[in-house]
Amino acid sequence: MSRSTQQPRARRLPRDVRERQILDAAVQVFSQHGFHAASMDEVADVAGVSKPMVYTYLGSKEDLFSECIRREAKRLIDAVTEGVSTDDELAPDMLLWLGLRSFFRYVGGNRDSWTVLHRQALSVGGTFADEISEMRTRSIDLVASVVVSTGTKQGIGEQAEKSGAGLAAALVGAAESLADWWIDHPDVEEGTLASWLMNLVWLGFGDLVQGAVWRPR
Amino acid sequence: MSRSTQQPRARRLPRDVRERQILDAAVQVFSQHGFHAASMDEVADVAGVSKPMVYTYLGSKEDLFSECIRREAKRLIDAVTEGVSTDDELAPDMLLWLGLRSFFRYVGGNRDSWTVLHRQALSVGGTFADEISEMRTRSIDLVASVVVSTGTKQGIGEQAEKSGAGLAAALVGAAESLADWWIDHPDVEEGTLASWLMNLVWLGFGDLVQGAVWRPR
DNA sequence: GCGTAAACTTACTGGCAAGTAGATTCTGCC
DNA sequence: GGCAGAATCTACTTGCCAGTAAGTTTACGC
Repeated sequence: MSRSTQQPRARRLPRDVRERQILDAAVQVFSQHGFHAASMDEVADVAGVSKPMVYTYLGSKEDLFSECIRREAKRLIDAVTEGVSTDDELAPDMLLWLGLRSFFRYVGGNRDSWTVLHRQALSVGGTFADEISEMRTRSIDLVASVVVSTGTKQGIGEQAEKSGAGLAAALVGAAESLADWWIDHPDVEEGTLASWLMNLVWLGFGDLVQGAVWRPR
Repeated sequence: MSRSTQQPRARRLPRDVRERQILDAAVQVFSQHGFHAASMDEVADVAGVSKPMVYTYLGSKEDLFSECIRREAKRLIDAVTEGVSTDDELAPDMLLWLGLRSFFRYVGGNRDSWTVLHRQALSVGGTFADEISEMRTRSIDLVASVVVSTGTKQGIGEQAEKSGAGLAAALVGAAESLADWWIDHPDVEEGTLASWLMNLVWLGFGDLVQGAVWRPR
């Protein structure tokens, strides 16, 4: 681990290529050390570029982090969106299944990205928290609409609608935490994670939309 | 918010009292800014004490953070343990219900504590991650034992045992994330959160231990 | 070939925050 | 009342790191 420069230091590349390299490096460094512990020197180093380039192209440290969040959030959302888009209309459970698989597949293939989005962005707060929160809200709304639509189709949506948002938040949270857990236990397949959640959650949803409720005795 | 010193600056207190004050201040400051962005000056300031006291009593910044984690983790675990301990034997779902309520009650009454334990400790990594991870593992094992025992009692534990740990991880994760979500949406009652999770999860567990499985079609 | 703009660098400044040296002020006890 | 030691402070040093000034090299159009 004595090597510090990672990229082969290609010379005179056009701006957009360098910008991408720098962002890639930044995601990696931020995911390893977190926002505050990460140094711009290391980002520049990993990108194979000198520090003023980073500032010239991407602005301040906050700007850089913000841009990382934005780019990675978009990639994640695009991946999931693409994963659930098909020609035919899908049953809600299959929709959820596809969404979960896409999500875990993305996290598995882009662990740095997920770490930055979830673990790091949460702990910085401020402006970033808003962007993360927005992404999360979008996910929750999407899931909630699946839950509620399931209930509505069966004509018993009242119960589902009442707790729909909360259940969706819990589900999204479960998925997020399972993804975190996966970062530390990578020896599980992505489909397994998705099916754990489906089994935990779908059977629960199924009962719920049919009016079953658990109550303390 | 122009005041910086918070404690009334009582003089000549015995060491253990000061230590507690400093730890309280540290939890608050770390939860607000995170490990790296927090300054020892602010901790000292909030504790109503000068900086060398902090170093004399609690050691380096890492030592201080570590001690915060240890103390708060113990408080949380004690709270939940006490919440589920009764004289009579409880049904597994009631056990889970009581555990969830205790957990959310603690988080509700000690938001700084939870923030430090979950959001901040996760993002620092290293030694702290291990302590957190251990706390988490204990929780998961506890939950898993409830799930598996439910299945075993009904003589159909195979399915539950196979995915028990995964389901438990997902449930613990869901609870953690719901707690995080609650930090940003405090206008929900603690019992409501717990019942969302019970409804989401227990009905699912119930089906599972009776052999129902969701499969993609 | 040559000039100009874009790509890129070295080498600095300034400030903040971790950690400490050493002096000082109380308090309880003989 | 005076002294031992615990409690506490002021005022530093030190090192790191965000951000920048000012210069140097190369590609490419004409």
